[in-house]
Amino acid sequence: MSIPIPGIKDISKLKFFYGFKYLWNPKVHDKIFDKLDLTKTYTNPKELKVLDLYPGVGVQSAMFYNRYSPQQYSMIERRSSLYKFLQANFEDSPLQILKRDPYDWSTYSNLIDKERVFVPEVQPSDHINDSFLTVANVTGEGSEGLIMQWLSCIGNKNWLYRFGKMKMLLWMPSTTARKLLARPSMRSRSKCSVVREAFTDTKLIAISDGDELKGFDSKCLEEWDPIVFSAADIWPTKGKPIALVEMNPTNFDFDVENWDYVTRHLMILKRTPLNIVMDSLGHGGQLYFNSRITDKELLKKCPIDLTNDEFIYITKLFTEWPFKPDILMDFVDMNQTEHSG
Amino acid sequence: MLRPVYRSVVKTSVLQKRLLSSKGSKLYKPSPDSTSTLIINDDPLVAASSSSSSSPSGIINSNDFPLFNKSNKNTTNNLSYQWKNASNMEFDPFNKSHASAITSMTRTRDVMQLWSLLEACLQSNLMKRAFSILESLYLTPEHKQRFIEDYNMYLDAFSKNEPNFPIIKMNEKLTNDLETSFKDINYNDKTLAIMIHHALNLHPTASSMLLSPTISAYLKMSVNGIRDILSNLDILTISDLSILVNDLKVISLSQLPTSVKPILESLAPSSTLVNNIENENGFNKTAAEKDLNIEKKLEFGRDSIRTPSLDPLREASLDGSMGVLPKDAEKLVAVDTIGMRVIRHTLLGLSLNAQQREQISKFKFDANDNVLNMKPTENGEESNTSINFFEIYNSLPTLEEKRAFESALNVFNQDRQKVLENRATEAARERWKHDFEEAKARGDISIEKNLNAKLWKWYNDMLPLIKEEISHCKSLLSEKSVNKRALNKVDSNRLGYGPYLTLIDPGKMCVITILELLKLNSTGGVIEGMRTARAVISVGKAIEMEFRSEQILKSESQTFRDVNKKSPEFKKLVQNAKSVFRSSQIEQSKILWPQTIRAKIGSVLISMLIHIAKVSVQGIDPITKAKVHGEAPAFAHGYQYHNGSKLGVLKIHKTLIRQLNGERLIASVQPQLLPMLVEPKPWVNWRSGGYHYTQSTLLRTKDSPEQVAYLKAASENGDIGPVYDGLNVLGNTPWTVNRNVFDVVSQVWNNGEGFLDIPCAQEEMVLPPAPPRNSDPSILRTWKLQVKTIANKFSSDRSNRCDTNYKLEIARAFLGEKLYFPHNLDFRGRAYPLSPHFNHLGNDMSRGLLIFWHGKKLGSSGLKWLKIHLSNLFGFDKICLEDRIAFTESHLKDIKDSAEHPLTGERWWTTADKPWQALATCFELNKVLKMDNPEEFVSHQPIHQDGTCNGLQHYAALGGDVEGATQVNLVPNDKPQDVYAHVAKLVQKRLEIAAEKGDENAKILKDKITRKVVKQTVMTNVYGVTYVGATFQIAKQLSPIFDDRKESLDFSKYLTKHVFGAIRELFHSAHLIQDWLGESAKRISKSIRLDVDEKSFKNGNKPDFMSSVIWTTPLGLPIVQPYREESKKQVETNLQTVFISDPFAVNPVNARRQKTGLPPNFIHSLDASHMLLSAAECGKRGLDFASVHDSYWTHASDVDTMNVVLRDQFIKLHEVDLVMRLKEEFTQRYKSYVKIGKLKRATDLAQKIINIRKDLSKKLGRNTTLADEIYFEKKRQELLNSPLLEDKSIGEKMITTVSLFQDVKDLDTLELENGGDENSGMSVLLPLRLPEIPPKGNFDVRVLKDSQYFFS
DNA sequence: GTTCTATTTAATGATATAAGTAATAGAAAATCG
DNA sequence: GGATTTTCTACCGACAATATCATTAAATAGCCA
Repeated sequence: MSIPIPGIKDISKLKFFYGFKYLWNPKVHDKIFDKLDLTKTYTNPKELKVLDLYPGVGVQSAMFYNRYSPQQYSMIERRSSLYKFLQANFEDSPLQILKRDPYDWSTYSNLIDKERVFVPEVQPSDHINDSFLTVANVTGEGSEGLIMQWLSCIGNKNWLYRFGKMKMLLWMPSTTARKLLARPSMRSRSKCSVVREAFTDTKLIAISDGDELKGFDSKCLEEWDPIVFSAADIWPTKGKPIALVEMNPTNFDFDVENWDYVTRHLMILKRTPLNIVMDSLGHGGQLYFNSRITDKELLKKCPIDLTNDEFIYITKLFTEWPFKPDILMDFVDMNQTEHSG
Repeated sequence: MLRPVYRSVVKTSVLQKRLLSSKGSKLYKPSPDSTSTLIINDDPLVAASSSSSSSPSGIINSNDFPLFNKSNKNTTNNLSYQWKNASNMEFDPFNKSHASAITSMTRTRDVMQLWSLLEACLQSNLMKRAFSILESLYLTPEHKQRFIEDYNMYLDAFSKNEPNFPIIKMNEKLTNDLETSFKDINYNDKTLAIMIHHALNLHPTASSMLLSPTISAYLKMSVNGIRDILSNLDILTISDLSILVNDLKVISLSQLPTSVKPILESLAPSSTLVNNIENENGFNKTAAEKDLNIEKKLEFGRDSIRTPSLDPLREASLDGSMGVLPKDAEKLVAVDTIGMRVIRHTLLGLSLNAQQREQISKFKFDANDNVLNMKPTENGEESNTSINFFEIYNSLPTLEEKRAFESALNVFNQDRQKVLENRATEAARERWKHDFEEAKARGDISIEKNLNAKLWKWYNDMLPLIKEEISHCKSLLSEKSVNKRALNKVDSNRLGYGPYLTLIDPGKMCVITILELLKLNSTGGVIEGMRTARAVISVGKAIEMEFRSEQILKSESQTFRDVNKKSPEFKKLVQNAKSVFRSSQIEQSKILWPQTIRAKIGSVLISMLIHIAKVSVQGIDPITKAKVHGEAPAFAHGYQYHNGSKLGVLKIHKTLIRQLNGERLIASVQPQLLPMLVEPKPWVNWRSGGYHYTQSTLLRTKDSPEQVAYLKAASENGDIGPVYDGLNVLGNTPWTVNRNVFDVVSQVWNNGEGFLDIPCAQEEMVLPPAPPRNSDPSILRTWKLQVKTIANKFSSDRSNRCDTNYKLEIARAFLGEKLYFPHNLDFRGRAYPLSPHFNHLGNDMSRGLLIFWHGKKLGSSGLKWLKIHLSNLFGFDKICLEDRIAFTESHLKDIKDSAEHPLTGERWWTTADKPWQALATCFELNKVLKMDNPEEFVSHQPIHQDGTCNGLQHYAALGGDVEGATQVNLVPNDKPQDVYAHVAKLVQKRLEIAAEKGDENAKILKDKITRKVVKQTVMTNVYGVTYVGATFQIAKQLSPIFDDRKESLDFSKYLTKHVFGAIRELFHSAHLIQDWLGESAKRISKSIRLDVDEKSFKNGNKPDFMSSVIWTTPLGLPIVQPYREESKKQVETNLQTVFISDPFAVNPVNARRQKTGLPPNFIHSLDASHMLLSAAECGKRGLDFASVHDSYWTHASDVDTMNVVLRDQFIKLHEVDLVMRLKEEFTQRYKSYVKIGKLKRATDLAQKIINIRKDLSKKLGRNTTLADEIYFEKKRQELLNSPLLEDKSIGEKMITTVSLFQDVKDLDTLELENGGDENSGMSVLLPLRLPEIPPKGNFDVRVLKDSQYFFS
């Protein structure tokens, strides 16, 4: 028996979406699932456990379940109006609804370690975890930070990534997708695209139609061949376009802390060639790196043109720098409170 | 009033010019009658007003100045206003009210920038460019009135540039310029002065025969009389005047300006010197050197020949213009100057002991050599180089001797002050050089170790870079045709900042840059460095400041350069004339460098410094683990993120930081802003007062031209005399450093340990170990936060220590000196010392280090107050006076111990609330108590009298609130009331009641309410603290009681409600007034001025509100709340772009801040008035007076007098219903303003409006907007104000949606307050009305007269 | 020599940046349809 | 016109985001009559 899928009529009655947007059109969802071809990874869906963060109205959740019937499908949703909606629609379904806050780290430690409500299997990092999948919708304009934090969790191998290379299907604003997916020399290339490149293998799966599409490189679009759906397939209709990406963690081996410092600082002046920009890494950086980097072509490049491998190379030189600055003290403290009676 | 005889310049000018331009000798023989026919009497005001563009929106409305009537001496007693008309129709950049004139605002900015550029170009002799700037200025229509001043600037520079340009040619040029290039511009007396000066200073070979008639001709052309020409002392030098009087005899002594008359009188004709040699040789010298030469001449006569110097410093300088003390000067100063010999003579004539005698006879009374004790003391040479003037002064037995001593000291200090303000950079440079040479003798390692030696190296490396840059700029600027397209980016930038960069001696710029950067270490929240934005602007400002004082010095020495007489009396005359001169110079200067230029200059210099400043560093090679030595830049430019925003930072290398921590930082204190050695220049004008060579403004305006406009108008109207009086009393209080306390602090400091609020010296910070990378994100986060907290603590400790270091070093420099704090005001009128770091507003330590210079015998009541003071410092200030005395008397042993063994004893003083001040008091008390007759003890300790919650005192007086007044000691009582304790009691009562009703929270909290818990909230309540804010305050107090933070916060929330309730209950009428002020501010800031440019109404029905809240204090000071939306822009500099605000942008008001700001600001403006009134009165009564806002200080013996004054002035202030007066002022000022409100639809009036709108809609073919209605109402007003009768009558017939309200009386019944039915209200423009004043209570402020605890 | 247009440059505005919403959370003002 | 979202959060002294890209306005060159 399949779970009934909420229709747009019911969905449109909902008022509060907290800035998040959801694809409601089941037809597009079908196309997406076809494209994702998840059974290739999850050869035995019966053993699959799915964590659905911010499921919203649950259209995707229900359709997922109907398609694959995983062992466990848990939805984490705390926002009251949406939680009520989920309850009303899926109370008696096999979908598990948990009223927790996906933003809060403790949600996961409680669920996994304390209450053991959702316990994924730890798998080695030579392959994508084939019994654990996370689906999330972080389409809120103000919630981009959460995505970035999750990304850095891949680098730290903590949070859900302690269970191995877990695949994540992630809805996000199209602009965020554009930034994340940008490749060297592209306009949107920024630190977070380097992070994406360093830790994951990410593909654009689907994206709503609109101006934002123009920001993507045409070659890349050709490569990913995403499903382009109409902006009308999203609810609420107002707001900016959204996109779905598939994120697969990759293996990496470098000094993350120093790499973080190096990329962060270099990407500030991303159009300044390396032979000049290195001074912003610390006292006398230019002199040091100009003597260490033997490849004169590399020195002519700008940070925006660098691949992650090149960043790793620079990081290596950075760690070998005898006078390298203290990377821990890389912050400012805004005026703390003083003055009293 | 007698009006000076004006001549209509419009009609005479052409004829005069023709006369002047006539060729040949005719010019020099003007027939007397031909000139006299040129004088046509005409009313100049007519011409002026008709030629001015008289846009009403561009000038402050006459309604804007409701000021107090000065005719009645008791200003506060008079409720009638005198609406002064600031009918200043001239264009003036500051004379703009924000509410209007968006376009002229941008023009203002343009003019300001052109001015600063013009000045810069003239200084750099870029005459061509200057001329083209003049042409641009000429095109600004509003500027015409003042244009001649700019032209004069140009002409003066031209004259200096071409000293041998024949006068005929000069005259031709003038005629040509004014007739063709700048039509309609007429010369003024200054122009004539320039011509006369030029004529007088032409090479003597020029036909001096013709000199006299030429000059006579110019004199006769005077616009406002010969006197006016002669008053231009910045043009005409003393020797010029001397020639005019004595040689040419074209003028008489009586026509001279009063300040210089005595000088010329005493200059016998024979001794007059005209120094033409100086004229020929000295043109490209900087002011400093010129001045130096003057100084030397003043002191040794003109025979002293400057020996050519081989000093490397001089060699290094650009075109030999380094303003440094020549080496041979040292030899010279060893010889006494006559003036100084007299001082020494005077001093030695006093009753001195042998040691003092020896000190004085050894002491070099030379200002250059003995500015301040800034040299290290380790060498033990102190006794030779400095004198403890304070000790000598104190040891003098008689008043006469003291006076004589002070007078001699003053003459010496006048010179030192001048050096202090002008030669500080040279002094620093000298010190570096000295240290470098010493270190060099010891070897290379010690150069690296010695900071100053290193700085000297940087200086020498940087200098050529700057010079190169300057010469780049110069060649670029002097290029004939500037092909903008062909320029690269660097060069086009140079074009912008170049003119400014060439103004100042490169060496000075080096020193300033280095010092500024060192000073800014660890500021702006940066761990080891500073914010780039701040750095570039600071350097830019410092450069500008240097330039300004150089300018003043330069023109001063120019004018007085030939004055050469040696008697001390004469010297005093000159000093006096000079100070008058300076005052007027500062007053005249209106030019400021644009912020963008400052930033650019700063960045250029800083990037050079970054480039050359190196430190040697050592690190560990991560691979080989070997120690590596190397060299790294001392400064590095980079970025850091804060909440996702980039922040440009300038990092300082750790090695240098460590070195700085152990260093005496006196050198980097901005020397222009140290305390003064002589009385500050009195405030006579809104921009003249305080330091002698550094310009400061009366009001600390927040880059708001609006504030300046009102201040300026008030100042020019002569309305704020009482403010000046009060401020001058504050500035004239002489202080000295408390040596006893200083010794203790110094000992503690050198120890390096933490003591009281001095944090200990820390080398490295200790961080907790990092958790493994794959720990839960929450764990990683808490660790990060820990690190941040520790780092913050570390850096705040360090900057704290650094700040203490500054204070201490300044104190050390001023040991034994007589010092003054020049003051100015914040925008509400509260007074602050101009000198940062070390002043009596500082922390406990700063205050403890300061005592009055003058001593006064304790007399009959002094001892009592000294004892009370100690008790107050220990926090026992809310018990009756007898108990406080008893407290002190019960600790006599402790006092003795504290005074005699401050660190080795029991350290009782450290337990005080304000330990350092307590220690200071202990020292005095200890001495007093040893005396047989304590009344004879001469006390220097300032005794404080603090208001009990001063803000609430004013509120209570305003509201006539008997209960409140009682609580804050306005009502006589035998025991002081403790507001905080009382509130606590009330809260306690409330809680008990609640607890009885079964309230759980109340049960837990009810016994935990102390005075301390509520104190901060009661205090901040005056400032309008919100519920949330108060909750945090209380939570902070409760946190020790509860373990759980969450719990503590919950309780706090609950408690806050009760505390607020209690305060409201207790100070009910105060709150009503607070609310009234808030509501009024809200309405005003949401109102629309009709004559506003429609552009600000572009959003249809949502206008930008432009009116800020403005009022006048009882002293006549206009106060403008500067809260507006800020608009900042990115400005490109060498290092990065910086984000700075454009002061001339016209921004809408920030209604919220206007609203929350008015209640506290109004109250502060009152307490400031009270303070200034009291200060003036105390000054009159011969008291030494100081204040920290609501804490008033004087000698122990004078406390009783002061208290009487305080009460009298408070009564005087509040005898008038100030709230009523404020409302009247508001009503008057915002008379024709409208607001957007809602009108009941079902009324006749509403129907009429609908009809008008319908008609209008038809005409326009679209829906009407409120903007349209404003437009028509504006039209109507314009017509009504038109001088043409027909216009007026059209206006009278016109009906607009606004005019309909004119006759409506019962608006209240028609207007819908917030809410109402949806369809019953419609948006209309309503006249602005203010809420009703809450009723005043029965408290009569006059009972205060007998309240001894009012201030205690 | 002028006027008009094409092209380049300067000026201005918009957007992204990092990555626990700084320590906190509930009211008041502003916005939007 | 009313609900939702954003913006605060006690006053003053006090002190500050920036790099890059897109778009628009202005200026210059060129062109031709």
